[in-house]
Order: sequence, then C-alpha cells, then structure tokens
Amino acid sequence: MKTELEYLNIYQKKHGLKRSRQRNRILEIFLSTDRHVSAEDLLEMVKKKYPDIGYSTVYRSLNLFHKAGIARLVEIGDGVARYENALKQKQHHHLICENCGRILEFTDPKVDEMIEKNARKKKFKVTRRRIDVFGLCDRCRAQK
Amino acid sequence: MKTELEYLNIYQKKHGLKRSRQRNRILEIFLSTDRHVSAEDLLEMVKKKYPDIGYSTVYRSLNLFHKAGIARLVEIGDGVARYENALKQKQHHHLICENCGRILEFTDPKVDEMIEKNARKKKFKVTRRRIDVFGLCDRCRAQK
DNA sequence: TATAAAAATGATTTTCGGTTTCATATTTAA
DNA sequence: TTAAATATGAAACCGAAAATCATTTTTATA
Ligand SMILES: [Mn+2]
Ligand SMILES: [Mn+2]
Ligand SMILES: [Zn+2]
Ligand SMILES: [Zn+2]
Repeated sequence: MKTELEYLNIYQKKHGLKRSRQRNRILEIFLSTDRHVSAEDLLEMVKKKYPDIGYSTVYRSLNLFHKAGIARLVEIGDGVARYENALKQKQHHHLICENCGRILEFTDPKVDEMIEKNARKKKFKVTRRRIDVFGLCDRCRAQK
Repeated sequence: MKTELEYLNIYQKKHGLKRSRQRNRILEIFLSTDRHVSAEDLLEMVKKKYPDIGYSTVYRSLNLFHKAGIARLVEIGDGVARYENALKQKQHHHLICENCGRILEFTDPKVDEMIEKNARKKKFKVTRRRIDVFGLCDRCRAQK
C-alpha cells in the first residue's frame, strides 16, 4: 500500500510538476489530523510549526492533494471547502449537526448500491456521490 | 389543496408581512418554470415581462418563498443557490451531469429509509437530507 | 558544477455570489 | 386620511475562492 507522499510524487512526476519543501510540510500537517479541514484551518495548523508558509500555498496544495487523490472534498453547505484524508478512510457519508457543527460519519454499501441502481435506470454513469444529512446530534438533542 | 399564492399569503399574514405587487409577479414567473433557478436566472426571466423589478427583490422573494415552503433549495456544489417548486414535486434527489450541467431526478423511499436508519444508530435526529450524484448523463455518454 | 527553463511561493488583487444598507415608495390598520 | 411598518431597488459590503505577479526554488542538461 502506497503512502500519501508516494501518491503525491507519482502525481507530480506524471504532470511535470516539481517537488517543494513547503508542499511536503503541508502534507505532513494535513496527515496529522482526522478532522475535516478548510484551507484556513490547515493554514492555522501549518503556521504553528512552519510560520513562513503562506495561505496561497496551503490553498494550492489542498487542491493538488485533491487532484492527486490524497484529499477528499467535503462540502457541508456553508460555502467553505473542507478536505479529509482520502486514503486513510474510504468514501463515507456525513451527519452534520446544525446546532454545534459536529460531523458524524456512516458507511452503508446498501445505500450506495441503491443509488447506483437508480442512476442506472436513467442511464447515468456515476462518478461521485454525496450524501449529507442535516439535523441534531445526540449531545445537542440531550441539552434541549 | 392550497395554491402557492395561498401559502404565501398565509405565511405573510402569520409573520406580519405586507403583500406586494412585485412579489406576486415574481411568484408568477417562478411557478412558470420547471427548472432549478438561481436568483440570477429568475431575475432574467422576470425582467422579460416586468423590466422594472430589481435583483434584490427577486433575491429576497426567493428566500421568502423558501421560508414559506413554496421553494426548495437545491445546491449542486458550484456555490450557486438554486430553487425549485416545492409543492408541485415532492422531495427527490438529483443526478448532476458534470459535462453539460443537466439535472435528472429520482425518488426512492428505500434510500431515504436506510439513511434514516443509519442516523438513528448514531442517535441523530434528521431534519434534512441531500443526496447528489455526479457523473455523466446518457446524452453526454453517447457523444464521447 | 554552472546554467537556464519551468514551476512554486507568498503577498496582493480580483472575482463572484450572497447579504445588508439606506433613502424612497407602497401597503395596511386605525 | 393618516401614520407606522414593510417593501423596493440601487449600491455597498462581505467572505471565500481564484488569479496575478515579482521573486525564489527546483531540476534537467551542458
Ligand atoms: Mn468524513
Ligand atoms: Mn429537482
Ligand atoms: Zn450537535
Ligand atoms: Zn450531460
């Protein structure tokens, strides 16, 4: 099983991109969290260890990680692009608490399968699925 | 079965809002299409018949229709808020062609039910679901 | 190792929706 | 008819994404 860095190097070579110290450091920090991070979030984490890295580079690196298949885009509908490690966890879906913002996750191959079936009926070739469920998490339900 | 205008009037009365000529005209145009329209889209349609109505009013009216339950928000992930008639069609899900932007629709109570089940397992109270399936529509598949 | 072309960086600017503001017009209850 | 409240339309504002640009770094090759 290839590491994320290997994935990145392969992608870079394939597309005639050069390596960079900053990019590797940003990857290091990205891999150190299990959260769903925005460019802004990640910048803040990166700055703690590497204060000289700028926003643009973090922003561009995240996009690159995404294209390279290392980062998965998670949109929870607030207009902010967030990313999660795509290799550590396989594709799953999100339960988003509208009160506290907490994100729970679930996987259910049956759900995916049935969506696939509906798409097939319409002769639609699926490349990507997104299921977001909004509501109240257990904690927030308790305190209300 | 109540009409959309009746819904609107009830909502307005309940919230101490006044009626307005522009709002009714915007509703008229909104009801005349089966598309998923953004404020910009709807403005363009409105302007053809009522050139003096401005963007702000269309924008605010759509938000109001949404709050009144007449318009359903459809976000396909490009950062543009679109709306569809919520009364004519019940809640359904979208197949979004990444090539031509066409939107196909499907309903499947089983899918919803299973999502509900997954949420229940996590003690999560669902208020809203969004299922978006991205890929290639039949037309675009044919011509490739 | 030295060189030069190409890519990467970081600060800054631009873009692009959504949202708010504000002076004026319209609606509506009394 | 009046006055209070809401609605309107133009314009300003906002925040995140994306692009720009002068400078630095990488890397292939001589
Ligand atoms: Mn996740
Ligand atoms: Mn629809
Ligand atoms: Zn919560
Ligand atoms: Zn298509």
